[in-house]
Amino acid sequence: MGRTPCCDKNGLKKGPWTTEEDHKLTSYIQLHGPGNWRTLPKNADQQSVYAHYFSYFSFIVPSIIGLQRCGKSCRLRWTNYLRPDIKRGRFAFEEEETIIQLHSILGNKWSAIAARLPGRTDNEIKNYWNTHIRKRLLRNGIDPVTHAPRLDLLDLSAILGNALCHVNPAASLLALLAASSQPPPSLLNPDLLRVAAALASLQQENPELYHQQQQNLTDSQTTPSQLIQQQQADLERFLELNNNNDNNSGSQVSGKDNFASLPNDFGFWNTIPELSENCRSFQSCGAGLSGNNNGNGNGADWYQSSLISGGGGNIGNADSSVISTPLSSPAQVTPTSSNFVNGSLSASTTTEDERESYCSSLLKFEIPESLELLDDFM
DNA sequence: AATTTAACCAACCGCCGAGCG
DNA sequence: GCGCTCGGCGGTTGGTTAAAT
Repeated sequence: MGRTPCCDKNGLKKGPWTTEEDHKLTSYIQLHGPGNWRTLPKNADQQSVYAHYFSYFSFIVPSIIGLQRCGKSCRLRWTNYLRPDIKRGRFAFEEEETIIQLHSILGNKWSAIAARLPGRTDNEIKNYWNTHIRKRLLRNGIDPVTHAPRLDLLDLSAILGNALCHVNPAASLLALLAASSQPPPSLLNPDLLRVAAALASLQQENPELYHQQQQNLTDSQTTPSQLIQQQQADLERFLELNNNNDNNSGSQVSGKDNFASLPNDFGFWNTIPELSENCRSFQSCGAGLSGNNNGNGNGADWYQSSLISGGGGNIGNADSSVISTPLSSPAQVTPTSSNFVNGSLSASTTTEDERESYCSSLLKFEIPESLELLDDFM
């Protein structure tokens, strides 16, 4: 047969540990080392017998009077609380940064994350994630599971709605996309890109339908999210139509592949240097748009950079080859906070609110500035 | 001052892979 | 090889404290 049961659960204490119990457990582990959790409570109890008979040795053998705890409970208490190398207290900004980065790669592998954060336990990190980081990400429109921006929730909606009502919608969308600066293909919302591409092509190839679109866009009753849905529906129609045309003309390029050639369809593409560079980066992203949208790998890095180090929103950053910005890259960070030290926020002085406002500002992609540029162009 | 609500976090629960007998 | 437990892990709960009403 197998091993004997770990412990008889009857009569074992549960709930919060007392300082006395902590002392017993710590003393035992200091003498015998951690491990063998199954026999630990029993041994600790045996130890208490010796301590009772040889009370004058109590300075060597602590006065353990029995630990009515399951071995599992002892292990948990030791690993999560009593271990001497545990670092208690508030998480530093760098630690938080590391957690987010690792979580974007490893997911909820708390032990794996903890292994890379000396002095922090998986339980502590998990709790901190659930009570602080996760909530903040949600508030900032980031999906804490995929680490992908939730476009439907961003301030982008308002900006988009406003822009679409007053200027060329296709150009607005493209400016919006360009303004987000080197997003990796895996993190871009392909639907949004397709909407932009379709609107632009529509303008050229089907002015009537395009006019109809504009009418929809200027309808003040339409919310931005409805707008996108509408446009997606129209887009599907358009792509279908386009597909048919392609088939009829014998073209190898399907409607859904049109994005790859998108930049060439825009006269204004190269008139603004900053935009043109970003648009080229979008062109290079085109091939990836049909791929997965899971937000892992480089995508996570890019998002990470946007959230923590300020990689996003810099329209002047035109190197399309650099999709993933290294974490804490000072060159990418907008040093708006007085606490900004060496490319990162000062760990000791950064408050929760400051962190949040800092992250929030980074997540807004600095759209207004980009639109100003666009307005100048218009 | 009393009550309610929210936030925090230690501890428990249940599952799974590895290993023992 | 099988059945069983251990140890580790992630998810969840519930008690405590702080803040809001």
